[in-house]
Amino acid sequence: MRNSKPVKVTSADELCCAPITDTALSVQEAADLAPVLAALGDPVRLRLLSIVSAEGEVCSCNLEEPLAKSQPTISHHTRVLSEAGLIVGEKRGKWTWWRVAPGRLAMLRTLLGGS
Amino acid sequence: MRNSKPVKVTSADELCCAPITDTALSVQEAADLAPVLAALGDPVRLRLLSIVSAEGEVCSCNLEEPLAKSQPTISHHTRVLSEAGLIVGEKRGKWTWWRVAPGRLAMLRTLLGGS
DNA sequence: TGGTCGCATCGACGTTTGTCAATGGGAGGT
DNA sequence: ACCTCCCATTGACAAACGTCGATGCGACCA
Repeated sequence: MRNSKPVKVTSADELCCAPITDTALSVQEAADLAPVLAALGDPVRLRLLSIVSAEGEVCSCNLEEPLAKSQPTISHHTRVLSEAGLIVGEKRGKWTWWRVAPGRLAMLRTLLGGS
Repeated sequence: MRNSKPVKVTSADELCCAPITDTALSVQEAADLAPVLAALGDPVRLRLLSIVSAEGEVCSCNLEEPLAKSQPTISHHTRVLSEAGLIVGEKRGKWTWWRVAPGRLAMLRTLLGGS
């Protein structure tokens, strides 16, 4: 897949994870984490992720309609989400299938502290 | 406080909360939630929140130094975070004290699904 | 009353972002 | 070989964003 390539994606757990309730984030940690949360800070991407998440596995061609955006725009958003390590794409035959990346959302939950 | 005023802040629990793992978000829900996550999508604000969160209560004047930003910039970021319902400010005497808003982070954790 | 201090607001700036039409490139089918 | 389909990339443009100097406003103190 030509898409996400420079993805030095700092695998799921490579990113810090001490809840922000406990200790303040370092400049480096914040710089690493912000893009992940920023990726979730767009309504289209939020819905895209929720569709993939609820559906389990979704083809790009099945996203264009529910999101009501052009094909390049969909491609742009899947790229942002995959570079944030939130979804992973697999090219099978003619279609690209997207799934939620394991661990990443859990990492965010831990970051947000609480129980 | 002159700050957060148009805060139709959709109180902590007013926002949807079905985990995205379960069902896809509606356009409305995504539009409501995205700004909250976008508020976390900036490294300065992430550190600001983590400082307030770890410290318990912080005066604006004590943020300027660790964040290494100008006073107007700090004011801008506290405003964004408070309009997102993530922190609340109380003006006591000459200073404004910031605390994490109860419930909001928990709501996000629920949204991100999982256990 | 006048002065100082903390913070919000304004105005301006360069940068980033979301969007789409147009184009390209690879995989399948005929 | 050709054509079709899916998707990535490019280029362009308006809107939104992060930043800071300058200014304003209210609260405290002398």
